[in-house]
Amino acid sequence: MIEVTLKRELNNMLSALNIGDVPDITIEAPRQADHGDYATNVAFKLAPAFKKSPKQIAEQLVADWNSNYAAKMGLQASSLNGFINFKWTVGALQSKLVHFFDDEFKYAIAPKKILLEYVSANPTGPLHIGHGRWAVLGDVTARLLQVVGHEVSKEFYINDAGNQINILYDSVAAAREGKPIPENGYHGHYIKELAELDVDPVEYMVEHQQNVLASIDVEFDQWFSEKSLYADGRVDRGLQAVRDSGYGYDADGALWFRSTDFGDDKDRVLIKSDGSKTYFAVDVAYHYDKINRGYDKLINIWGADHHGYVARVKAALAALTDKDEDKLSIIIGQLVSLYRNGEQVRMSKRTGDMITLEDVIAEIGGDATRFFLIHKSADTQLDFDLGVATAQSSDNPVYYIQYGHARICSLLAKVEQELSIVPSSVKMLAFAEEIHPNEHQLAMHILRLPQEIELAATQLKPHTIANYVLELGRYFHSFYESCPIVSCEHDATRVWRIKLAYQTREAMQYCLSILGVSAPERM
RNA sequence: GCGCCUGUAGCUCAGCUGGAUAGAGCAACGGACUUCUAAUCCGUAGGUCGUAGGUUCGACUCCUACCGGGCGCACCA
Repeated sequence: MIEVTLKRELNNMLSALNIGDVPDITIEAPRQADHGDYATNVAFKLAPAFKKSPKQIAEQLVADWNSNYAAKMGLQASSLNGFINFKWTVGALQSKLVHFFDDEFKYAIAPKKILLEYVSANPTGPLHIGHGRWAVLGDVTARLLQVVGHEVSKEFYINDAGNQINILYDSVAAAREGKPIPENGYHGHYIKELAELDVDPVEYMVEHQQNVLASIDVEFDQWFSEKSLYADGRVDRGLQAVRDSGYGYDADGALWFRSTDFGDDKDRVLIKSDGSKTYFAVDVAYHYDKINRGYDKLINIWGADHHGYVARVKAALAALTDKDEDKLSIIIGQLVSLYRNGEQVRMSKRTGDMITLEDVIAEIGGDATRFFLIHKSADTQLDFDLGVATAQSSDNPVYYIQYGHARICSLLAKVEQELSIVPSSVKMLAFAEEIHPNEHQLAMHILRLPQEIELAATQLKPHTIANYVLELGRYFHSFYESCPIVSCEHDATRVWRIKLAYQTREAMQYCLSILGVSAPERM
């Protein structure tokens, strides 16, 4: 990765100058593009120890870099306000870009076996848009983690035991017998539909959820049944593990877990005084089972309506793993509000029930559904406007990106047809002295891709990829408008631009496949 | 009352784990199609980063308090 190489060379230079390793050196994009392509804060970090201004230090380091390292790296240094900026020589930038996808990216990440659990909706009703968000969040996160080298197992936990399930059975049974649905039962329109089918309601709902998720390419490696934990005694083994850990105790006729030892607000009941188990008890057993399956890392994605549950489950994991606080990460996805042309919608016109994920997919399509649900940080509540998502216009970011991709495809096809140049294998004729600012901007953005991916993966922030590819599209469209290709009369420039367009498409496809959004060749 | 998330342009949001003059899109206004897809591009305008303190050479970013929004606080699942 270029940023890593640059940092290494910078450290080489510092040790050659008898300055030890400086921690916290950052290599980042300068705020303004005309400052350079990379910037470092190293002079600020050295200033206190050397009792000199960052400006002075930066100037000295720049001089040393330019005489000893600049030519080798193809990066010319300059300093401004204490920052050291590096700028590609045009030839080096072109050469780097042209060979950028020759080898697979190498990420400085130790591969792990990861279990990613997400959605895990109760099979007592249809999926809603929030489930869609956890689904896309989980699916993209999984793809991202796989791309950087982890082994990821995707799991859906089916809550097919317990009270809610009984209530579902009771509700459907009542509907089948023509009796009124119990007060505390499920009243949605889907209950009537279930009643008319000769099916097991739970099995049917699970299958239905699977189909809806599969329709937007959200697939799982395991569908883990809660019931199966009871069937072969794993619930009891999990509870025994809590007792063995020393964090279980009996009081008031119940079995408690001392979660307050791990920062929870209060201790939690595992076995109630009537002898039945709490939902939490089963969840502890489930997570105990996950540990025993030999994963290095567990990640759960939950909706914000479950965040009150985080502390106790993390506490249980800590108790069962000898205080390994990092074993489990829980990502909380904030809730989604649906709008249509600025007005909030809650009900489906078709059924009169809540708008389901299936409704949304049917209305706006899989690509738009995935993109809209992934392109904002999971930490913020999402306002999802169905009107915008359907609009086939510039305010729709999905079409904007896909249009960019289609444009490249048709452009490259034209190049091949009219100029008899094969974009995938054409060789550069010469490196240039100067390139158009839009070419530079686009090329730089592509070179930043691996770092973007690594950051998104390590910080578990998949939405940054959506923003990256959106910006990539923007830079491409600008380049496209300002830099003619087919009609370009300068051969070397033309070949370079063909290469640039080709590499842009590579980068787009790389990102879109992580996002699970299609890359159409024609629109 | 306590906990988690959140407050950035009229609207929806970025802001790369403390760096340079805070950025996009939409909406508004003005331009560009006989020329590689105008589902596009170029330009103008738009800001006390909720408020007040603090830490720092440097704060949208970290800390404290307060204000506003969302969600959650069961021997329910």
